[in-house]
Amino acid sequence: MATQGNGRQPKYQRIADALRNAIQAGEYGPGDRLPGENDLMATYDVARMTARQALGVLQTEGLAESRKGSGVFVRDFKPLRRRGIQRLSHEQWGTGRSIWSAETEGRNVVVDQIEVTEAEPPERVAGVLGLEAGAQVCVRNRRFVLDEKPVLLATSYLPLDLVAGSAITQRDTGPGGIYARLAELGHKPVHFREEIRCRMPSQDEANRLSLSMGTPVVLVCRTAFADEGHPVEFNEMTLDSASYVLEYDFDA
Amino acid sequence: MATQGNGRQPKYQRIADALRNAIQAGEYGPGDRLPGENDLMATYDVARMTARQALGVLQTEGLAESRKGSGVFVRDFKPLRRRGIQRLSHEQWGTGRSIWSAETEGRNVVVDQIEVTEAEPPERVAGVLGLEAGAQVCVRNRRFVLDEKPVLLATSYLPLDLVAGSAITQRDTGPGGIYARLAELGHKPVHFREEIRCRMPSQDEANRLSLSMGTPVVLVCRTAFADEGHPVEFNEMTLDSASYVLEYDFDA
DNA sequence: CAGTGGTCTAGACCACGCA
DNA sequence: GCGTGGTCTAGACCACTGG
Repeated sequence: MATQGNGRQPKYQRIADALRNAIQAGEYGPGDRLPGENDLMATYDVARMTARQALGVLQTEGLAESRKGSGVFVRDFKPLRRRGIQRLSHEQWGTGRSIWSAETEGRNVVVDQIEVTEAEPPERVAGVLGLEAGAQVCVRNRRFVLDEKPVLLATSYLPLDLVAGSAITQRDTGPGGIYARLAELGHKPVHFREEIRCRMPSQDEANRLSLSMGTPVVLVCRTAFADEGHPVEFNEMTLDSASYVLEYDFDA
Repeated sequence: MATQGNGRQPKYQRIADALRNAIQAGEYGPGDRLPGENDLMATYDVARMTARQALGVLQTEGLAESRKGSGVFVRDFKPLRRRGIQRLSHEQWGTGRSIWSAETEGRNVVVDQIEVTEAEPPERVAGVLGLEAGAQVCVRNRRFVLDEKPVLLATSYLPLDLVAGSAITQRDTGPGGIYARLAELGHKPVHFREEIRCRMPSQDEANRLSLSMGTPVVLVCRTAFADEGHPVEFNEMTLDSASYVLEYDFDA
């Protein structure tokens, strides 16, 4: 009496498919409530766990999110556009503007959970920055919250012998941010490399970004180089993939 | 007697945490078999479903993958490096080399499931390409398989009035690929825009890329522009996020 | 064939949200 | 307080893998 009684695929998949189609067909729009476990049990004549599994599929796919005590809802997707190349042009930070200002025009940005420490860097960071064993770095950790929603975690590593005593080691780095300060110190960033990965979040990342199930994160690892290819900053960012589209514009 | 008997968090989370820590500590390396459902039931004195949930967490996180009838195994992560900007320089396709050749040096690449059709494009594509209603496009659909593992799905859209009759409408586009042919037709691509998103795969994408649970996909949408900003190609790519690192190098 | 994960049932108690 | 999802148990049969 168990298992796939009728069709080929598992019951929970058939139910998930039906719901997915209904969503794609527009029967349920962003923010709408989907039929709950009890509805599905009745409609499809299955056990609670099977209905749960079906709803779980949609959450894992990132199409829906559950709210405890309330229901399962169709998710929305309205990302920020992050222009990878233009945003790092001199004109941005050279004039005291934040790199963020272009993409957050008229929205409520809060920088949160700022932590500035000095420590020995992890090995991969030391490697990228070309540091010798035992060298210290300034570690700047922070979270960006946009309209109440955390969207980005960032950790910057800067060689301490370059930045010690500057505003970079303070919580507030002043107008134009880190890059303006580096320029004043004679280490103006002239070249950048960004590496992009994507994976599911760790527990900690999911918490700090308030991610619902089925939301991957994008990792952007940026290395900033000063003249003659000296790396001066390594920045590891963790982005909520539902909040971002990355854009790179370049010539052939 | 049910629910979180001892600690604060759910049992399955505690079990998952223990396994995750063991993996991170190196007790289980890539490819190693994890304790199975039966082991966990005995070790932690829980029901089968609870052990399953714990293993499910690790799979959703992309740390482990299950093989039916065999066990649950620690996943590996050895991505390809895709240099977004250099790979599209003239030198690549201008000399008849494939854009792929740089990143697949000495490996076994197969292009698979090639489909070339002519059709009206989806609205978003027509918009990007600046086409009028009713205009047709050449649609090139294909899959790239690297060392037996499918890693990339790509769908290119090209305005049919630009490419009709050329090798672009054939399965084999000849040396240098689409871009070399476009150049011959007087529509040499000189500028590119790539947009990057990340989300969980659809059922179909998961199948075509043989993705295991908990593996997101990266979407790369590239628009190629000829002189004076005319868009000549829109290419939607779906990448296995476990197979790729994207890299963008640029000056300030 | 024995062991594995995959699916499923039919119960149960809990914490949370909202009216 | 009632309905929601979240967790859990103790069974069961299936399909697949591997020796």
